[in-house]
Amino acid sequence: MPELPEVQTITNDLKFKILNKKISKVEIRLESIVKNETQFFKKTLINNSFEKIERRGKFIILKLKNKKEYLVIHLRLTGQLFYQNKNEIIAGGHDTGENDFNLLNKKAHLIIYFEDNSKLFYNDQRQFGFLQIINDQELNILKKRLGVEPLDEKFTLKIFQELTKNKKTNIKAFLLNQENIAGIGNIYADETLWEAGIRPTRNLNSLSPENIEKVFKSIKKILKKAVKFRGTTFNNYLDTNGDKGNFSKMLKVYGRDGEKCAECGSIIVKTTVAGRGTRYCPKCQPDNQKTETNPNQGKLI
DNA sequence: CTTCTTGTTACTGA
DNA sequence: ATCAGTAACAAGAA
Repeated sequence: MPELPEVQTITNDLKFKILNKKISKVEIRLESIVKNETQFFKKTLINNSFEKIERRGKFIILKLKNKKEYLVIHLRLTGQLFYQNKNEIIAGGHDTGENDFNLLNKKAHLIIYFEDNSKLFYNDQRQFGFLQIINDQELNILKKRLGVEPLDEKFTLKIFQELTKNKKTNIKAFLLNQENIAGIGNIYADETLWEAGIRPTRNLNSLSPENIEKVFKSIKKILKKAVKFRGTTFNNYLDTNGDKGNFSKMLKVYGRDGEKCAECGSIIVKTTVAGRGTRYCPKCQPDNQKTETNPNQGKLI
């Protein structure tokens, strides 16, 4: 599941791979993943180039040079972007033993060709992701609907305290809501709350100021670390080179239900919170506010 | 075969 | 206004 660290990794890589390269051709094989009318989409891109690439929440925003328009990409659950420079072999699909490029070419739902013969492939197993050309106004609406950027310096403890004040939802649902903080998904919500020693079911109004501060610090710490390790590959995620994210090895609870907690050896539990599969350590993430029983408290790994 | 999974939105009911 | 819960979307894995 591409979340902030994965989308950031892709964005960073695209910056030095496709920036300012002239687009020569756009091939759409699955029309449903393009939100615009096909001809408009192609016409806007061809002979144009991307002059700025940024991430906002889980969106990749590519600013077009010739017009005041933007290509926005959301990968949702299983969207993948692969870049191929001329005829180089892409890493993904090692295990198949097949020619990786042929495989990619076969599976791609959309291909952007650049004038220097490099290509950008979009592939989406579940087909929930999308690409869309939008204008300035629509971009502003999109950005306004998203909450604060968690790795931005402007996201301070004070802002977090205000955000969480007077809210009655549980902490996990709060973290997943993109209108509060943009970019956290199921993996990093669970990992953040383990790091903070807070059970995902805890209601915001039951958290002490110390709890709030711990969650705040954990958000920054986990996301920064995950970006550094180029994201998490759990099922499907691969970067633009076709390589896996290395944060997978650092996961403490996500996908580790039934295994031992790295901190205390208790068995990691899986439940449903906010309609999502949720893993936590029953001992390190206690059910109540007695944080002094939490071995993680005050400690950052 | 059915059920589950996942991000996001839309909708319902409290 | 707020919040919880659920259906919908698609397709593969269990």
